[in-house]
Amino acid sequence: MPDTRQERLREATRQEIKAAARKLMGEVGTAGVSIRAISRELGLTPPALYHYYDSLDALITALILDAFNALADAMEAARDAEQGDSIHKLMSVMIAYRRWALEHAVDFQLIYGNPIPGYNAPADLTVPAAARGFAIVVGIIEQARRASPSVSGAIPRTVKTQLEQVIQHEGYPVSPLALYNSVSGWVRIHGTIMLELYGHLEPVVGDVDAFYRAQLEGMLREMGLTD
Amino acid sequence: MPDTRQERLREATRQEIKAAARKLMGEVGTAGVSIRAISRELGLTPPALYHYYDSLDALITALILDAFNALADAMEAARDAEQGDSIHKLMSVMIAYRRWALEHAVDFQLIYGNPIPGYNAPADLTVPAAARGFAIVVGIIEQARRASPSVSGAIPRTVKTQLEQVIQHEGYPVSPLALYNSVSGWVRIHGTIMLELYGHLEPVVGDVDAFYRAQLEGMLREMGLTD
DNA sequence: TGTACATCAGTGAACGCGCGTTCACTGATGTAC
DNA sequence: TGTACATCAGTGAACGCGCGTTCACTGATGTAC
Repeated sequence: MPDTRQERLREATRQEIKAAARKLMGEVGTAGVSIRAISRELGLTPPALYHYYDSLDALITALILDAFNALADAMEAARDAEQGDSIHKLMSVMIAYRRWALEHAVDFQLIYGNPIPGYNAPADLTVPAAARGFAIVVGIIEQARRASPSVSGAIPRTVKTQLEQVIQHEGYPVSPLALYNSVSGWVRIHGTIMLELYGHLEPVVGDVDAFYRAQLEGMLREMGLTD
Repeated sequence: MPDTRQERLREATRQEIKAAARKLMGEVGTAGVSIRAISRELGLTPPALYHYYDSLDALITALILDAFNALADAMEAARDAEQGDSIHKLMSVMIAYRRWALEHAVDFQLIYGNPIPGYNAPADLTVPAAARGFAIVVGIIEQARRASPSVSGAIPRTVKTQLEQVIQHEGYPVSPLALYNSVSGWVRIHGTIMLELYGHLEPVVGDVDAFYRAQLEGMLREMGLTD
């Protein structure tokens, strides 16, 4: 990867294009983004963008990968900044997850919302990117599990079998219970954020911050991990 | 509301239009629906549809209201068909909720997924429609609460205040705790379904049915309502 | 330092397309007498 | 039962629009000698 002045300018323009695309998605929805609108935003002609991305689909894929990675970066940063034990780390990571989702609502919709008509995500790229953030949570929960091991944790039999296969297949040194806890926590957090993002939560609970924190505490209690 | 032969034919065509729209959304995404594609599907010319809906937006609104109502109908039917106590009723309703979402994935995306570019939902129509299904759950949980009352149930202070205001404002004879439990349950269920719908869950847990049931049981345990 | 050439960002015109909506119309069906 | 009229579903043409992508091009920047 050459790092000439040219290359850096190219990369800078690529970033500008993505920034314009994100801005547009914010105004008009993830499905409303278009090459022509982006070029208008940047004061370029539409064909100019083809020097930077092969097609609209390629651009969308880049946006998706960026989003997954930025989210995972935010989670890692929260984990590493937290001084406390794994339980505190878990809380911090989950709070960072929500914060990122709210501050980058469009990117979050892009990766976890409705598919864009006519666009097909290349799974070989998006799946590993998506797994990064998830792996961070699993890792922390695994650590917390080791610190306070005893918990019944009834995993449905069929689910446990699958979890074990996933663990083996990924070569991932983690217990089925930690993985199960992670998924269980994820669905809660994800539901809360999704509903909040679309404005369904605030009218009912008011203080969504506090509600979210209570969800996290309930999650920890259910896992048998408590402060 | 006249019920002449003419009126019935008109209504039948309206249903056909909505059915075609749903089919299209399934093929091309909620954001991809168009008057012209629907008319093609039905073997009509595009202007003909304007005899039935004033605009594309009006049609989308009708689809959204239909979806909210169909979901609420499914939940009501599950509640009324269940012979057991309120806890069993709650389980049945939640299972019906997921089943409906999976069987009508597009409608579910339409009401709980990304907004459609250029479309603005008229809140005065959609909010009451959305509330119907939610009220069913709240009602059942309120009943269950009365049957097994003692539970600490720490609701964050600010959230409790807001819940009380909502209850008063709606003139809804329900305890803050029942409402809080409903929202807490909802975010879990919603997260599970959303992730399942977009294919994020099945690869990890395999047997999503069993996973979902386990989530419901965890939810009941957390509420202090157990079989 | 100066010249010849290659690279490549960006332009402008054009393509073929699908879109929502309007308009004046046709022709069948239903209603009033 | 028959005629005159109103209603209204559906048509066909047209509008102005934005879209992704292609192509041949210009002109500035960077490289080799």
